[in-house]
Amino acid sequence: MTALPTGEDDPATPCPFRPATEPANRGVAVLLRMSTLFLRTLREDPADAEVPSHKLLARGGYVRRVAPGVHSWLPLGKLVLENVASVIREEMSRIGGQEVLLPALVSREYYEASGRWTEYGDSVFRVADRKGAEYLLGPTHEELFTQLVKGEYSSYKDFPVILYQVQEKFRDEARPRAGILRGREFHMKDAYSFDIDDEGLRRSYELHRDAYVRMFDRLGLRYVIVSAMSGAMGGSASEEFLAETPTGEDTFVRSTGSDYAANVEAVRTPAPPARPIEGLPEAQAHHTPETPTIETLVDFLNDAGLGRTFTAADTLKNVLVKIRQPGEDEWEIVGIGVPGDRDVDMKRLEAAMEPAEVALLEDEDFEAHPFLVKGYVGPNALLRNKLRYLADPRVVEGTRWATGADQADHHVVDLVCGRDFVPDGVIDVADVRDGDPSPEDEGTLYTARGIEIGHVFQLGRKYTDAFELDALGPDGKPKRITMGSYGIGVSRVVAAIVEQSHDDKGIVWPRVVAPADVHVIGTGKGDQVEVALRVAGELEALGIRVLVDDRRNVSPGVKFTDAELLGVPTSVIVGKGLDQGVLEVRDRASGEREEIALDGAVERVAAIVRGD
RNA sequence: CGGGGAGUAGCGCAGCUUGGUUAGCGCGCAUGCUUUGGGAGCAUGAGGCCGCGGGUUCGAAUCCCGCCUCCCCGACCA
Repeated sequence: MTALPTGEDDPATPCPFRPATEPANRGVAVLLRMSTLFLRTLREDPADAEVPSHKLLARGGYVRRVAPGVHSWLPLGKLVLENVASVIREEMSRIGGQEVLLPALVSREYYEASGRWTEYGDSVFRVADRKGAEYLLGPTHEELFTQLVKGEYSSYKDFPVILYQVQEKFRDEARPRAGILRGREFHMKDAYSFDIDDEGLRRSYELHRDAYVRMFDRLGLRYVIVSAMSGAMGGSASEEFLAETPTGEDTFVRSTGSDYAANVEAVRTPAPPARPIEGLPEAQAHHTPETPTIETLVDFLNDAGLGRTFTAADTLKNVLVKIRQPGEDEWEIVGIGVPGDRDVDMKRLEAAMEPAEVALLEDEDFEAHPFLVKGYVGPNALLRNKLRYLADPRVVEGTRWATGADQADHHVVDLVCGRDFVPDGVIDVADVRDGDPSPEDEGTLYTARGIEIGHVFQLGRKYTDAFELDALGPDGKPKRITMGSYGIGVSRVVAAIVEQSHDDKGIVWPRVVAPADVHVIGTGKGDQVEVALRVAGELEALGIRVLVDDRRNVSPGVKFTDAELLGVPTSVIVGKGLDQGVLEVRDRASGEREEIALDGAVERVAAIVRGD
């Protein structure tokens, strides 16, 4: 007698109200049968796939591309996606988050009120209804959440509150790529905290940060937490969770000496100690014809017989930029001094100047300021002409530099900081290199790559100001609410897991997110498939999620290869050993094999699934 | 938006330089027989707007012009 493969009438089937910490599809009592599953695996990589997650998710029949940056999730993919979302939901519940679902289609007025209708620019999808009224497809939902809370809550006693949703988000990315990793439509968990004061916001932020740590730990991801600069969302404290993978789009730095990790934008260069000025030679200007670049200057100085050797690091490169504060028309010219062996990192510069706009000087700017001699700019031309001059942290008192003498074809050597010039301030925007000293320990920095999978963010009052979200305090006076926002790219997490957990044969799912706990394979010319279905049904009855390969006329090699590609953590093979009453259990991650007796096999497999 | 590549069957590709029968190969799919522990064999078969539009020519997947789309590398983001 073969057990009912669906387990539908089996009283042992767990009830659908699953306990926390279980994958979403545990106990749903739907046996996944390969013979009928809507699944087609591909033998070859899709031509447009570049990164492992894209190749494997496509080949494994988890997703299919529909349009650039737009994908469909097929049955197995949907299960994985839901399992990831399920872990996230559980941890959100644990910190008191309440799930809601807001529309993705949002009318223009909300984003006008916050200023993001224009701020977001081209990266948001805009649509119009038949009457011409404008909408956008939500890229994130600070506006609607703020408005939602404003409509319901009005007393300090109502706060704090944490609301979140798991929803498709839309961004018209300039360049979608890497399959699921960076789509134009993607699944995101976005959470928002509302607090009565800064102290509350800090607490809510910590709650989310801790929840994220638990989520990503449970999801089996290797990740780092780096401090991030606030982007278009405006605000202060902010950290990013980056899943470490060579294919990641975000560069960050790590230290050889500790767990220190930071965004390139956030790296702080340690300043060397100041040195005594006494005894240093006088600054001397030299005629240095045709030396507009650092390289030509260094070569010239070394051939000039000055009695010492210069390197690019002994020169001071002065880069001129102009910045414009938001809402202003006027540009301010600012000089930035960095050691000549380094360039100004535009990303770091933009982050440092935020929210001001930054641009390099154009020819007409030089024409408008004749004292700026292109290629020969020194600190003093700027300082004398009341332009701000900001210097790299390495430019400390007592350091001496070869730099521009503010007239064509002339440089000055031994220009001493603190004696011959005093910068208006410090700016840390030079490029960061492998081997630079770590700011927090004895080690040196090196760059690594990661995928941003989560972001926690103390937003502050940008949106509550825009929508005038107040609560009446105990003193009867209105108090402006302060917000945090916390995102996780749910679909991106799926891809990040694959990036971190695969081999040359296919995906290796962590059990929490796997589409099934056990892949039962029936192969052979006898009644292996029948037995496989029976074993699968019995496992299912124990609440174990099973994928069973009950396809007939499919050779064993195909089934094994598919199983490895699909990546279910444990396989049970009902094959040639069946005549001797023996099944084989394989571990996808380690490749270990174990023979077990058919008698008691279900219990043994169940024990393995539960962690021995 | 700047730079590079590609559009031919569901998927992966050849054919194009040098125009010429019915556009081909592998995988997949269908039917039958055989096969069943590592992507099976044989046989038969279905499946094409050769990206779109125009042009040259007796004749265009192939040559010319225009357009569209997609992918990859750089500036933005979960």
